[in-house]
Amino acid sequence: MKEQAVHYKAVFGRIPREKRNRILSVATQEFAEKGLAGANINHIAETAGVSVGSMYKYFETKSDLYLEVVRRGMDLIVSGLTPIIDADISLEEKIDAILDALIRGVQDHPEMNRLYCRYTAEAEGEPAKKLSSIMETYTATVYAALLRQAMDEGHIYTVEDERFVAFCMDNLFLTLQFSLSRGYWADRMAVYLGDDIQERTQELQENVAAFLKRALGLRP
Amino acid sequence: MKEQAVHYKAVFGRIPREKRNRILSVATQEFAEKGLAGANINHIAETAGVSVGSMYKYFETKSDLYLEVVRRGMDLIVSGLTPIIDADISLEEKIDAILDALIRGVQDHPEMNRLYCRYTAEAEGEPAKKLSSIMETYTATVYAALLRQAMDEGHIYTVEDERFVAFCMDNLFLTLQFSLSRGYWADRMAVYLGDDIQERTQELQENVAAFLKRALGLRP
Amino acid sequence: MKEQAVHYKAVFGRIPREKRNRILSVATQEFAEKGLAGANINHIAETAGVSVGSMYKYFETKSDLYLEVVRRGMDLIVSGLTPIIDADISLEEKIDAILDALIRGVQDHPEMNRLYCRYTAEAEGEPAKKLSSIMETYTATVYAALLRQAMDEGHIYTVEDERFVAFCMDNLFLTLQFSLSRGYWADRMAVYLGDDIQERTQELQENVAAFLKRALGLRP
Amino acid sequence: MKEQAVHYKAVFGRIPREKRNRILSVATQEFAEKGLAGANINHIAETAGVSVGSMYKYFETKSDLYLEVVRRGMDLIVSGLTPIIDADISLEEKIDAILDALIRGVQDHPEMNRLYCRYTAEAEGEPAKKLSSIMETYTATVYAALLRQAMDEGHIYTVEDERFVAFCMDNLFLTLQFSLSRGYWADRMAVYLGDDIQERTQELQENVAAFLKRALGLRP
DNA sequence: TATGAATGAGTGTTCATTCAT
DNA sequence: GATGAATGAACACTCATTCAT
Repeated sequence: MKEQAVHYKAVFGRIPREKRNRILSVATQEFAEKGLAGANINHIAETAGVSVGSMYKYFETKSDLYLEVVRRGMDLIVSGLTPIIDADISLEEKIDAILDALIRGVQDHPEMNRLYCRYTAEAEGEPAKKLSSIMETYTATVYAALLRQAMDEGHIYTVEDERFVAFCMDNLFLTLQFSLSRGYWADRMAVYLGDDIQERTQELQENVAAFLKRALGLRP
Repeated sequence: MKEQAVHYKAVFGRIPREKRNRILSVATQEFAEKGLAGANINHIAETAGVSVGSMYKYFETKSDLYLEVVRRGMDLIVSGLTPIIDADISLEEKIDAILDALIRGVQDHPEMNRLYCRYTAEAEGEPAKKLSSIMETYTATVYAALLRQAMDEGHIYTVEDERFVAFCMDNLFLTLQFSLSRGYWADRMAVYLGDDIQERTQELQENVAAFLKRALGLRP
Repeated sequence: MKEQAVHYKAVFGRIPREKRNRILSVATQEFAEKGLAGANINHIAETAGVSVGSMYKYFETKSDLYLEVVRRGMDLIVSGLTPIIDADISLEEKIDAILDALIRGVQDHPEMNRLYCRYTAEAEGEPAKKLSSIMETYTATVYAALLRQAMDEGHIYTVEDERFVAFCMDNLFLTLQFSLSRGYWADRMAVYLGDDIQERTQELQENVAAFLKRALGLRP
Repeated sequence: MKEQAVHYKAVFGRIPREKRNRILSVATQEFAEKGLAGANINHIAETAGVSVGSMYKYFETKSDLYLEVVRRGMDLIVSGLTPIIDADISLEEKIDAILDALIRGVQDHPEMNRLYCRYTAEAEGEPAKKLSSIMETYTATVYAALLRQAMDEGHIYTVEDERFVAFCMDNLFLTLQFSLSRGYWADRMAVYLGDDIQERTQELQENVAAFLKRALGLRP
């Protein structure tokens, strides 16, 4: 993954880590709940116990704060993925590990997940587009490479262009991730799988894994 | 699908169809681009060539206009799906037809699609939640029924709970739909499949269909 | 009392009495509750079961409706007073009768009373000033005449200019009237005389009468 | 008089006294002239040379500004009354002093007086009721006490419940106060006492005092 | 004459951003 | 560097009034 430009001013990099995290955490919360347009920077400042003036010393605009916060979320996801991808285990094990990580990620950082979901819908037209594909460029590449290798080694039957397969696989990951938040995606999943599905993540994970493995043509 | 309550006042039902469509179309555009919080009802009114006062004679609040416009979009999607579901063709043919309809739908009503995408991210907390699952209740039911029948008739190998399979299948449909818009989802797809992917819908459709059919264990 | 110009258009005089009363009654209610600025003519029309268009056929402006409604209220009060003033009874009896009429008036037409109270505070600057002194010109004249006569006949000791006495007397009447409504005046009276004072009108009347009679120097 | 909660935000307490007074003065003017519903906060801000944004930093809502301004007026009246009530002079002298203070008060702060008048009519239903009886609780108590003492000491003949007497006395004060403003009350007084009555306050005061003292049974 | 849809100026309130201290 | 008061454009929503039918 190529290094991504940050969206804060130099000063922000110099303030105490604790304060920095407090600000970003509050902002994540607010943006996740209200979206870019609906969020209130004065409210974020107040909740984080920082003056508005300072906020504008740290970030050029509200959009920049938004971008920074989304970028952090993506970084977090990617950094959770990297060790799994690089591990010396089979594709099947990797898939299970990715699903594991994904579900745990949602449980550990629910607001980041909701923010990410927001972002995917808002990125259009908003000054946010810049961020697109930070993460995707990574996943697209490594997923495709994983699959290519598995094909070459004969672990999966699939014969088509591995990039399409990678795309579909990530689609399943992403929708699972979003469905584990609150809001529309969660409601929708509840319609499919029952109101208590959020408490049956084990079962959910197994079924998605089975579906995916069949689609990949993974030899059992 | 149970009949859904509308979100407009009686007067709106009595104005010329042409005017009604103009308003809804402009509103769809605005909401798709800016979201609920970012949209400007005065601007919608002006663009649609209607006075603000009239807008508020037609809709109680901005939210109601939003809801109505989303509801229309969902209706449209569902009504495109119904004949396919009910047709006397094989599951495999239905899947192809659904993908066909979905891709055509996006091309015919790009803004509705983008609005739907927005809505799935905003529905949380916003007064919009009410709408959730209009459509999903339909698709969840019929997809599961389709799969159940195909299993019973031995057309597909799959043995798990058909609701999980239906959920994954719809996830693939939904992500494909969103990816065919502009914005984040489109950019992301371009990272996976190349910048020209929007012009290679045929290839895209075939690959997704292949992935899905394998996942279902559809006998060729 | 000189004939007062009405504030409605000719048409209003020709519609059915029942409809006319309905409109005026609803308007009285609304103006009493919200004042001139706060009242909503569309709301009045709707509640009265009349179209807005018609309202503007009947009255030039909202102000005119307000004025008309206030004028009616004043007429009502004056017409309740006239027979008492003209009756062939002593001053003392007249005072008792006036207090009687006043209290009964408030009980029979509470909204009119509240409207009148509103009007006395709003009449300034508002286009309402025109009405001032319809009633006062009447009461000022007759009260002064009553007192003059009583003085001349030796029923009361008072020696000052009877007009000041009439003024003070009417002040007591007016404040009693307003205090028998809801709102500030009523709350204020409750502070003075207890929360249940509205149910002890007999006692209230007697005490005010006693106070007044002493002020007049009425021989017992 | 128990301490009354203020209706402004903390910031308002910190701005320069000059600015604070300017805002309150302009607001008093506007509310006195237009009432709560008719007043325009943007206009108040502009006239006071303050931004709208600031106004809303100082006061939560328009209603709060209104309440604060009324509260100030009441405070002012009460604080003018206190030294008179507490003075070591006879009841008769107190009455004269109160009338003096009242007339001077109206002349010094005409808008406050008009505002108070407005308030007594609007307090109903409006979110203003909370304020009712700040002042009345004070006057009701002290007037009654004054009269009680005068009765006990044999300075006045009156034998009824002193609270009714206090009520009637305050009614005379209040109506005199309102009549010395412009608007309906003033017009009404002019009808009783002549168009030049506002310039004959001496005469007015004497006559009202005489009326009142007779009503109290004050021994000359 | 009655209707009620249409208008659009106006108003309370919010909030991103600036800047003096 | 930090603060937080100040700004004013913007926006949701209202309502007196008009006018075509």
